[in-house]
Amino acid sequence: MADTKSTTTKIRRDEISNGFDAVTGGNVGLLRPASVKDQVVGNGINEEKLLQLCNIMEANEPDHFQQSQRVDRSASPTQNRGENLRNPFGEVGSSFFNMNKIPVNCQPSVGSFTYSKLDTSRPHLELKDMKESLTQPSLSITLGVPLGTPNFVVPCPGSAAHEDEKSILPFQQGQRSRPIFPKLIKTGTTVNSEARKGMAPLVRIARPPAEGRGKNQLLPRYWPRITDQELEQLSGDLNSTIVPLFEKVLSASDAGRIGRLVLPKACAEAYFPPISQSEGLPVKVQDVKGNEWTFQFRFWPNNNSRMYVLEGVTPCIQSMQLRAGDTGLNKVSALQGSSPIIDSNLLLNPTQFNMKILSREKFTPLFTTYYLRANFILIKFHFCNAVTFSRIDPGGQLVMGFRKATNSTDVQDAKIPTLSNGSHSGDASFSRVFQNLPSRAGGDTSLHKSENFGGMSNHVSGQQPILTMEKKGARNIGSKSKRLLMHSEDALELRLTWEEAQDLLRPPPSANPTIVTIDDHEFEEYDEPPVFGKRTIFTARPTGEQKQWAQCDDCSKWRRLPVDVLLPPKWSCSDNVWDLSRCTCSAPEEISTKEQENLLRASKDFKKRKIVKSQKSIQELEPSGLDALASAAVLGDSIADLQESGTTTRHPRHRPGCTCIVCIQPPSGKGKHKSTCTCNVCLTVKRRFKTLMLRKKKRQSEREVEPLLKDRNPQLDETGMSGTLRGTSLQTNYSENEGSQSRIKDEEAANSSGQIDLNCHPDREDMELEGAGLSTMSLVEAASQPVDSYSKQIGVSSVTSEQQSSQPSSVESERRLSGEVYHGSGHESTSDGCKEHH
DNA sequence: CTGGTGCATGGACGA
DNA sequence: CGTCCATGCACCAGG
Repeated sequence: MADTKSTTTKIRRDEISNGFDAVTGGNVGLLRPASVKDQVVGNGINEEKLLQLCNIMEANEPDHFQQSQRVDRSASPTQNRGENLRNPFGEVGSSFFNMNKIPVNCQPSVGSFTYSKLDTSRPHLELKDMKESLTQPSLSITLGVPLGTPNFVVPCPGSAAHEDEKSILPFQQGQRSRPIFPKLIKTGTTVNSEARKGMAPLVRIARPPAEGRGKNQLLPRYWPRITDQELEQLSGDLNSTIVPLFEKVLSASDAGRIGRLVLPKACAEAYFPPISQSEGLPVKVQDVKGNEWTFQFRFWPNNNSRMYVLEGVTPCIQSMQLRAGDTGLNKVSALQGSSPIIDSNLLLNPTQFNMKILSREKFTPLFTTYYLRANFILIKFHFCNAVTFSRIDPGGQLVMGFRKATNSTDVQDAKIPTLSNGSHSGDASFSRVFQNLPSRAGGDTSLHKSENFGGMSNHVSGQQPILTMEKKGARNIGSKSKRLLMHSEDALELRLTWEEAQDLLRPPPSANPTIVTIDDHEFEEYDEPPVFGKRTIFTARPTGEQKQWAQCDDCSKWRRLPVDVLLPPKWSCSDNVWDLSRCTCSAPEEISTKEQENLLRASKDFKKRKIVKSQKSIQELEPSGLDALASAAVLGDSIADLQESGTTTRHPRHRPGCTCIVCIQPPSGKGKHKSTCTCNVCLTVKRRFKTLMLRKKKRQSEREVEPLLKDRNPQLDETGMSGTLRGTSLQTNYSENEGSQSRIKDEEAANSSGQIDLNCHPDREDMELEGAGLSTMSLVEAASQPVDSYSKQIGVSSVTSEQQSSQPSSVESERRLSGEVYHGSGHESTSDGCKEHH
């Protein structure tokens, strides 16, 4: 029923829609994470995009409360310390890409402030609220926070008394909240109060419950979030008062088919009619569209307490198109060794994609944001769907709304006046990811106002990407945690935006990761938020000597910098304190013309590739979010190849459940196919093998020649890479894997031969040969015989000689082969191939 | 056998 | 350490 689509588009996208159907002014407690710390404008980046990115970042910060506790540590540009990776081969690369080994801080640099309207009607509550608000952590606002970023923590007194009314009519109460919400700035920290005031209406506020009851005062997590603007508009439209009561993030159980919505005890006792019998009472609730639902409000005895639930909510939940707002990282573990994506959920294979947890922000059990790094990609997961309960006064009608995680950019934009400010925190970029979602479960990313309830606003059910994980401490959260599931749509969004993040992210000032184990896979988790800085380019020589190059914003000259330097968003020659002889724009460039060209070309290629990727991403959204996600997860290689290869007839990634000939075969498919078999599968395997051999050969030859080339020209052009590939290489400038370069080249070689290989492990140089699990007889055979022998057998003779010399072992190669086939991007046989074997 | 109901359990979180 | 609550599961009723 409550179809989000039907609602009108909301003005502010950054806001998290709130689910108040009803209107009224209630108290206001606003929470806004201001997350900007180190904003930087990369030289090759579109400033507008950056702005958007930054804005988004801020906008997305959903939660808040706990987040605010964190102190902004990355605000200072000086903190930026990039660990630059070295590029042994002297390739040009964006510094950003070096992140692979860089400890990136991802702590939410955001400081959040909440402000709420003061309601004198309940002084006692105010005091309490105030107290709590003040104790809320959200003080830190980063330097880069744009004015107007409303991160105020202001005590919000409950606006209406509730207890009394409870006994009378459920939800009925005579108190109204004031239409005007004076906001208090909790802390004056670097915040422009004036600006904030102006922004306030646009900010989604976590409002302390209107009628918080003393001891049972609701936890911040249950505070409804609604913007002042919304409240004002709603109240005005309805000519009544809407009292936001509480909000609850849907759990899997809540959104499941059981039809039971667990109500927080405090909320149930505060806003629902008192019940003494377990059976409870039927409660009528109106949804945002005006539909009336009757739920059974009851409780179960539980540990000498009560567990309150609303029964029969399934129809309503479904009508609002809500679904559990949590995500499941546990899925990740399930992916290990298999496709990075499973089902409709976004799953990243930490092993294959080198996904690491960079940091985590915890807000509530279901509001935890995890920053993950999959190769070059930094991903922020934050999903949250919530239902909100409000009361319309007079009358006490209970209204159930929903809020889907959405981010508004408008507010954000306003907040971020300029990039020059520098220091936007990394999360901004992450948040950006979510901005581009084409559509959410609810179908809307904006708040709608006027359609429901005669122009009442509503809510939004929010679904935000969230990866919840557990605490630090190296605990195995894999299969136990069910909160890390990311929907493919959200993943798609990531895909559309990861590039921006790439350009901006910088190593954190300092980072000592905590190791978190997820199903036996260790993830590095950082407490620090990512830092953004000016994009630079790194070059390195075989000797290990690295150079970092940055372009002056004023004169566009390239200046060499220490490799461990992180630049602010705006940087010019005058800021070049490392080379006083070139600290003015008039100073000649140190870099040679040719080198400069190479740098520029590399940069250009990269950008070009990004554009292509973006376009492709959009096109691919429809068909499969899974692949998109995979692409997003695999930077540099898979994605680039995928997108630039155009459509192919290749088999989609193999996933659990795939019934193609490859997947259905047992690991030891020996005997299924003869060596002379010419079925698609076998042909594919052969082709793959050939590709591998070619790569191997290529790599070897390159290794031999590289030193020489490096000395002459840091560019990779000489290696015969295509522009596109060069772009890829830029991204794959890992520092942690010395062999990455070789790998890249191998892949390039494969690509150049018409083969697209998405199976290469992004991080491991010898990935090609390290697959796990075999699926075809060909592979098995390969494992049991000398490589050259196999090559001959399958008709790959051209590479025989090389493989022998480079082949670590036949078994190893076998494993690799199998791995690749399994992940199958190169497996072109689709239905036909399968049929052949059936 | 399936689905609904009520309760129990244990992890997560707050005090 | 106590409380909350998400979820699992046993039990029961109906088909």
